[in-house]
Amino acid sequence: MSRASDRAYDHIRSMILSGELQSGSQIREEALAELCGVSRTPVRDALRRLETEMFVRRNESQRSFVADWSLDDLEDAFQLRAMLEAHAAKRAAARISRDQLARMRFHNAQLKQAIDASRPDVPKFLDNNRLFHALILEAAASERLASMLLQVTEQPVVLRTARQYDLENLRRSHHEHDEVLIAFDNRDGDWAAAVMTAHIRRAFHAYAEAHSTNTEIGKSNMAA
Amino acid sequence: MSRASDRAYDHIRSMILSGELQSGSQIREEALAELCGVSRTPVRDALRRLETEMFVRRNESQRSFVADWSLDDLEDAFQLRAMLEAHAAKRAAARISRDQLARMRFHNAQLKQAIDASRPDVPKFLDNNRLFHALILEAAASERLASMLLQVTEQPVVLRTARQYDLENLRRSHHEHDEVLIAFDNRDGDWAAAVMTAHIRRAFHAYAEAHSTNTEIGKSNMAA
DNA sequence: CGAATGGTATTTGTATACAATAAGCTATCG
DNA sequence: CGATAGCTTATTGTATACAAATACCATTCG
Repeated sequence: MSRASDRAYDHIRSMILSGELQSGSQIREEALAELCGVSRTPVRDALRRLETEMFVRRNESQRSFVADWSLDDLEDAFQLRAMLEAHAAKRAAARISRDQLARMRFHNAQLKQAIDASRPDVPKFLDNNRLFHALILEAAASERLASMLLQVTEQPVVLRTARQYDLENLRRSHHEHDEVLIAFDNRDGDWAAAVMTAHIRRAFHAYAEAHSTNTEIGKSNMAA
Repeated sequence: MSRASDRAYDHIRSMILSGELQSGSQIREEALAELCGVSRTPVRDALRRLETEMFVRRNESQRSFVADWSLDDLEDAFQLRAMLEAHAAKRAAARISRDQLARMRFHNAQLKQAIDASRPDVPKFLDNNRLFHALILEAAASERLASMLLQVTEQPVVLRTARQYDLENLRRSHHEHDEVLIAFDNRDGDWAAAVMTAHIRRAFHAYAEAHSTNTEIGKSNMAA
């Protein structure tokens, strides 16, 4: 992470997420290089990565622009995510080890603690939520699937909506995780997949509903 | 395509597919640069692309290696492909235009001609097969889905098996395409998805069966 | 004899200069 | 007045030199 291209990547990515670089605006390699304090070479590297992750888009003559994301994009990303996470859950049900299951239980318990505290500890929730889902992916044992899922969870549209939560949604997430665990205990891949689909789709609709009364992006509920 | 980095990409990719660069072997940027007749800069560019496409893998200290693919990888890729193509078919059923449908029919007819000829015209079959599937993807109208599908169809494991065919499998493909078209006519997304899943999985098993009696990769049946 | 250490060679990462290409602008012609 | 050809500027692409990191090997020390 000390390599210049990684710093450039992180810097540009966070500038996009924060809105410092406006959606749709052109970005020039040299300007970014100055902003990041590196030369164009690592910036080009970073831009290529951000392009495959759909943070950046290039026109036919190779100019780069900050991608702009619509609500359709969000639904699209969530639909794919639901499908992929369900698939992961199904595969995981057939492959997961005792140890992995134990670790999943641990993270779901931690996540419950974060909610049950007098004031919900959202960062703690998010962290354990992330680890819970990561363990499913690990148990699913498909590198390709993992890289695809990364593509739809690390989308700007998703990340920018994953900031605020209401308690009700956090609790539901916890219970849905519990149900996934029971499905795993029973090695019931179809059950696990169905719960996971519902889990992701609920998260999407929680967002969409909040969004319909609040057009500002990034102020919505979305925990999966 | 006249840019040096594109030439490097094509060159390296074809060297990997042809086996000229052996699976698992390390590849050095400078050596590739000489082979491609360009400098290291565009080679690095090409390697990054090939890495995201899983043609090339890098170890923890950034050395690059030609990826090696197992039968498990093949099944994995096909499983994901079946899921994604089914999803595409379902979306397409709800969105496809008259014109797109007409073009799909045309390509399926051409594909039939290629089989019915006294000697099957495999390249013609493949071309129209590709265009048929591309139209579904176009009608599905999801850029993300398209890029993911590319990731599993452009895999070395898949490409190296997509060379030889038997007539029986070609005919089945044609009929399955016909059924997809009928499902589209009826705007029945679930039907279209089911047919597509079967279509891809049949292709996989045709390969797997052939492979079990012929361990040499690249000499098998697989048309989807 | 095995492990740790240091030096050397190999390989990748970065900066920079220059080349190629595309965009924008101005002047000219229909 | 509108379109377009040609020039100018802006931007990306490539080559190359050098810096940094890593691997490889030999040697020494426990």
